[in-house]
Amino acid sequence: MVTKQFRGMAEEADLARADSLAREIFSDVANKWALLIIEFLGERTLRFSELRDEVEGISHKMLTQNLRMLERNGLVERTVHPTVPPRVEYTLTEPGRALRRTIDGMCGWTHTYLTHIEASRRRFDT
Amino acid sequence: MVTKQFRGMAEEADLARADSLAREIFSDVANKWALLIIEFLGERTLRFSELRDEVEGISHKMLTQNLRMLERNGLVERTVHPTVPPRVEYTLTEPGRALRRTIDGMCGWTHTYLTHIEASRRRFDT
DNA sequence: CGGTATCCGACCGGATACTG
DNA sequence: CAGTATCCGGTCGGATACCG
Repeated sequence: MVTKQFRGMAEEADLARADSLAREIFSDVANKWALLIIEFLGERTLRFSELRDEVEGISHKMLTQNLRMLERNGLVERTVHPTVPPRVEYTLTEPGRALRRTIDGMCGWTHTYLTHIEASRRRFDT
Repeated sequence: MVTKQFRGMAEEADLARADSLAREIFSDVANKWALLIIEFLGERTLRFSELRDEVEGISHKMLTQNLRMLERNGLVERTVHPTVPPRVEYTLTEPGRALRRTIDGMCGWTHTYLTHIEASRRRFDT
């Protein structure tokens, strides 16, 4: 690669690392359940069970798994109230809210093109 | 449900159908490969093999599967040139380009918070 | 070159049961 | 109530082979 001569190998290695990291983050986030959780969480603070009721169809397991992943990436904050029974609340962090704005766009897109897509499907399924 | 009295059952059924359709579309689109394909396709027209080189890591099978799905939903247009060897090109439709704008947002988000997320991960993994 | 079909291992994801 | 662990069927997804 020609650019290597001008860029230096250390810098190039950094760019490669950043790229693979970006792909990794993208793969974490770009899945149905994660996006739905972030969307429904919104500006609110919800308990585990409330969140499960909101994101209908999600199982206990998938909810915990995705919440851990989102917490690890710093998109949601998890606060445990040491009471009996335990009370655990989830809120979007600033990065989480920033991501949510783009997900809002996707949801808006879905509704805008709803009938358009439905028609396209019918045409295709013949 | 109280609202049923004021709304009429037909209209309510319509809303329920629209909602489940929206979720279905969202589930189609909100997956790693579909989003990456749309993002890399961009404003260009690419052949099958070019697209596979762009979206690195995707297999032959996943690419065809997702392209069919996107075509069915009317997000990409597929044009076959009847030559030997065959030449098949893919372009985003208007709805596809509209969706891409929101995906651009997600990609931008990823790069903006890259180091932030990396740090959060290190904190969590201890 | 682009698409379909088949095989098969891997992991996703639901159900259930058990802890603090 | 929230979380973890285990089980296990179903689907995902890669590899390969073959057709137009």
